[in-house]
Amino acid sequence: MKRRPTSIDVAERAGVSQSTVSRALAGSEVITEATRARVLRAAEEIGYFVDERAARLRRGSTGTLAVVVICRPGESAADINPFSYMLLGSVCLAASERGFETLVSFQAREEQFFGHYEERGWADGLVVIGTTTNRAAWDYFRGLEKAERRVVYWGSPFDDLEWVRSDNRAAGRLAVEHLLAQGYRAPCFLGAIDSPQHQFAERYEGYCDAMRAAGLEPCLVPTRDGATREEEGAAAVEAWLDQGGGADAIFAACDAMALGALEALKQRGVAVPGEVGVAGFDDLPAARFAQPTLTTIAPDPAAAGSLLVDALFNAGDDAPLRRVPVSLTVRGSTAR
Amino acid sequence: MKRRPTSIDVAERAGVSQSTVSRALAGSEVITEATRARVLRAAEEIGYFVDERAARLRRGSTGTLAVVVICRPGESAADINPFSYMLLGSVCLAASERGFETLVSFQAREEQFFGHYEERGWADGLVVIGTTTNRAAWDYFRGLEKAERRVVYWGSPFDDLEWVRSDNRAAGRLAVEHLLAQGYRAPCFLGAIDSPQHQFAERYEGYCDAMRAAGLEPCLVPTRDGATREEEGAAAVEAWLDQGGGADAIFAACDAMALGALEALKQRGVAVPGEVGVAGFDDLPAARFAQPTLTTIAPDPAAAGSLLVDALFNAGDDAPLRRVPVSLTVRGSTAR
DNA sequence: CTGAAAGCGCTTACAG
DNA sequence: CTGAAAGCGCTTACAG
Repeated sequence: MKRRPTSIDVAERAGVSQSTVSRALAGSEVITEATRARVLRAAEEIGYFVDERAARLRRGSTGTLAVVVICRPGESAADINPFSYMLLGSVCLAASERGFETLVSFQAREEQFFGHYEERGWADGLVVIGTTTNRAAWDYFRGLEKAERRVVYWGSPFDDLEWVRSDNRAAGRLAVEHLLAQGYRAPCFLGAIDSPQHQFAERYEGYCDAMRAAGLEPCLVPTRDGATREEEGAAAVEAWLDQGGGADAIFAACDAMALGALEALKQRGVAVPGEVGVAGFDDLPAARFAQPTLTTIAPDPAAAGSLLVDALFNAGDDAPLRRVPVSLTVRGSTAR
Repeated sequence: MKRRPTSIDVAERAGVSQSTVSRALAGSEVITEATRARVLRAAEEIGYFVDERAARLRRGSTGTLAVVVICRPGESAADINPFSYMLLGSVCLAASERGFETLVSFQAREEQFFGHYEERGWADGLVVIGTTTNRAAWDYFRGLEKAERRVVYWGSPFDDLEWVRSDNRAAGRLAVEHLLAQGYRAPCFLGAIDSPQHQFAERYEGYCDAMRAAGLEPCLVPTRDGATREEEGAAAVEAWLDQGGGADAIFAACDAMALGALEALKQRGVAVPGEVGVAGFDDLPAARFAQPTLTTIAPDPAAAGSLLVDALFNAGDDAPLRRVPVSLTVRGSTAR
């Protein structure tokens, strides 16, 4: 047989109807085990596989999940954020565990933006992994009418989109509790709380909660827009030192800022972790290699994938979990 | 209109036949511009998108490329090799540039192995990104009859499978030329040349070529199987030092071995890059953070994706390019 | 428990 | 340049 075998070929060989082949292969309860065995054998013998194009057309659903990773224009595969890759892997793994295939797309430029996977019969739902920095992408995806579309976002700056996020408040609390346990007396928060990156503000809130719970006054070292997060962190720390400092520990809104802070402190001859402790958020690969190595808090990537996929398909449930648990990794920058 | 609009709905609204809608939307040359404009407008107005399930069923092809990333059993998203992720991104980007969607799957355990994407009508071809270490996966994929299947492999230990690889010989030559240019006089090769990781032997051959071209005698410091590549590298360097050393530079078959070598040299008080220069292959993230930072050679990830996709669809062409160009990154470990 | 028949929504020869 | 008709290969009511 030269052409691709069809279910009719299997039916003939097994001596049953096409309907029976379909039911047997789909695992229908109604089929006799003897019949099923005959069908499976015939299918195996002629190398038959169900053609999913036809099956999906008839069935209506696709068994596929689309995943869009938003990048910055001009970024090559090597430039893409390692955390985005991890999240992608995590979503694919979670989808696979639930029996879904994953259609993956990296989107950077305006002309590439595309979210109509359901309309095209490509997928039953969409997970968007974003970085706040590509504003045009967020505008595009926000513009997709939500009605009749299953979609969930990671990293959305918009609260009105269906999102899954790190438990940022817990992160803020964890940081403070750790710093106090290490003997620091006055941890400050380094970051911008009015940033479109709303999650920074959430971390700040958690920080404030824990400070007040410990009877301490929150203290904000504000950053301002810079070319990179590192520079923002470094500049803010320098300004803070110029004003006389005052805190003995820093919880930075993200690792990149924390790394910048580390750099600035080193420049100014402030000992870390001796005089000042530093903690960040993200667990970037660079955190492991900084000098001193950087204490940090990060979401569990495996949990992130599961929550994203579950949020997509349990949207009807009351209170689907949307906060990814975070955990603390203690390293040199707070080890005194 | 509550139900999903079809091409018949568009036809009615534009006052043309279903055939014309199909042709207009597919960009057929034969359609009048005026007609096409009417059709496009009607489609836009009712929010119509071509149902790809039906289109593909009728057309026969899928416009999709399957990508399988082989992992190790038990690996979570966070454990997967960053280079595999980069390669995945690179393949997706290259596929997208050529108008293909990408169906991505991470496969680790024996029960999960699956390569019948074409038979299922899921894809027109398959790219497998492997790591030599998952032998069971290679056995599975090697077992898929090659006939009638479009498939190309990265990292295959088997030469009889359709592969794309780094230009390993060029890497060996580059390493030697760089080391000699830095004033080293006797570079040796650190690695196992009979490893199932055939690419190590290729790097050794390139090394030998360049050594002989410079009138020097190749010198192999052999590694033996260890728990990790780092340990293999460290153990081999220690054994070599015990025997009196003799070389003044090391080109290691991979960065992990080079990092182990760096560690062993530090233990023994041998100065790098002063007394001995060290270069590796891969450009692992850790190479940037080693002490001293590690000079290394690596394939261009963007090129890798392009070559993989092209190898898939130009299999008929004579001499498709299958060697990914490599480049040298000079860092501290050879900077003297 | 199994079969005959309809139909999912397209694309593409075949006519004109 | 456009239309009427067939058919891609399944799944699923509907009968029996």
